[in-house]
Amino acid sequence: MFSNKLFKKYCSSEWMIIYESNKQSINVKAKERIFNEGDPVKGIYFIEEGKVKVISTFNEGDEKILRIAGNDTILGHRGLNYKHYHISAEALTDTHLTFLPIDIFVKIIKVNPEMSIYLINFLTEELRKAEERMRNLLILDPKKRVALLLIKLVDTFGYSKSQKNLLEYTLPRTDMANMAGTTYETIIRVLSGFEDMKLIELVGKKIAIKNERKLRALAVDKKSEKK
Amino acid sequence: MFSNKLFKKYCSSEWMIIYESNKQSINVKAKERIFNEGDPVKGIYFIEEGKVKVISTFNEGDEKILRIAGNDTILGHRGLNYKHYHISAEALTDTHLTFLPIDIFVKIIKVNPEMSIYLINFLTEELRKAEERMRNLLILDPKKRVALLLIKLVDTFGYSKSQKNLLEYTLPRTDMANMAGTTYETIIRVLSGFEDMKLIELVGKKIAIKNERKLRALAVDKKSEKK
DNA sequence: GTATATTTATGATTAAAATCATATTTCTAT
DNA sequence: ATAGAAATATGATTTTAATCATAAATATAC
Repeated sequence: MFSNKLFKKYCSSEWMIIYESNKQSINVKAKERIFNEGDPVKGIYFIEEGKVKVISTFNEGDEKILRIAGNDTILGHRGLNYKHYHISAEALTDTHLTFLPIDIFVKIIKVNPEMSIYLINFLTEELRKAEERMRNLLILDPKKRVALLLIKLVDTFGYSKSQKNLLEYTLPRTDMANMAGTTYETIIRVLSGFEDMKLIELVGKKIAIKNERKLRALAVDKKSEKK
Repeated sequence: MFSNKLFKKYCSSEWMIIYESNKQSINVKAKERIFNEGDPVKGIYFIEEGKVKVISTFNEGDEKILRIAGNDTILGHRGLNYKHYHISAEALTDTHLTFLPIDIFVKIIKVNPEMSIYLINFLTEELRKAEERMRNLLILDPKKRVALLLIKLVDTFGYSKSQKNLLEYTLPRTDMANMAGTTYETIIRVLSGFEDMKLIELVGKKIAIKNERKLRALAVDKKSEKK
């Protein structure tokens, strides 16, 4: 269990007790909301098992996926700065979370320097990833963004145990479009193009990766970057 | 002086002395590099006065501007996590910085919880801004991205003292294209379109904002967002 | 002060992806 | 099991911005 290990590692034992007595175990089913943009911040969430999409609503019903958070990551850390969440979090798979009230968490990081260093490192790494993605949106054309997204899905969800090369979890085409900053028609066309190139195979709605190496190479191909 | 105030506010007095005896004052001229991607991390920089562009190099000579950092912000905080900088920093204007060796800074945040909370808040806010920009790149078309960039230049640099409505600092068209994720030709066309719409006025290379309100409205216009 | 380089500007053409239209498949609820 | 809804797929058309070409204005170097 991630948060247990984390607090055990970076907190003094008396604070570990405080953590233990204040934490809550939360289970959400796939597609359930964990919290919504605008909700008052109650606390911080640790993803013990599962995948969560972090979304930003900008128009009634219209949402953009900012990132996918997986095992052993922190959710709702914006609550450290704000009274209300700026983003929503929705489970992609059945997810097990540990919840800790924000005031308890703030107290803990205030008196456990190692814990605050951990958090600083986590935030720094998130910032690096956000900037990397920003840079990719700036320089890559839709085809490459889709290739990169597929690679990201491999890295995040891995392959199915039952079927070799089949993505353990395939995002709906609309979500893929959302993340790649394009339309679902373009996603469909690019995917079928990749199938023609023998990079992937479309198995109904699911996607099997036939040539991960070539797909990766396509995504980061230096020679043909958007100007 | 930003870093002075910061350390005075959040550090105990004995650590304030350590800060005082380790800090270095650095002045760079416009267009000078502060550090380069790949350089070994030496320390953290506090911008006391000036504007700095943070860039990511991805191909020989080809760079993307990730953000513009202004007064009272921190630069090189990635050094907390990494041995080498992931980004480069270049002064846009003559800039005065305070430098602090990374090991000193790490020691300070480890024993001054208020300082680490400050840093956590700073990083959280940076993350929010990065995600906001990511979202804007995803949903806005080039015209709106340019409008938003102009607004950003107003907010970052303000107006000239000498000439009403004239941007204190105008980025070259190529830099604007870079930040808006488009080409310099498109920037030029969009700008001259904005001029026709009486939103701005082109004064040689410089830009005067004629109607900030309308420009702002155009950038965030909900009705016509990219799908 | 003049030549050269750089930046800004504009037009013509091309390429790419968005949009619109519609069909097919898959999922869901009853 | 079937109807209706949702998701996937594909073709035709339009729109948009990138690309290519060249000119004009500024800046810089000698």
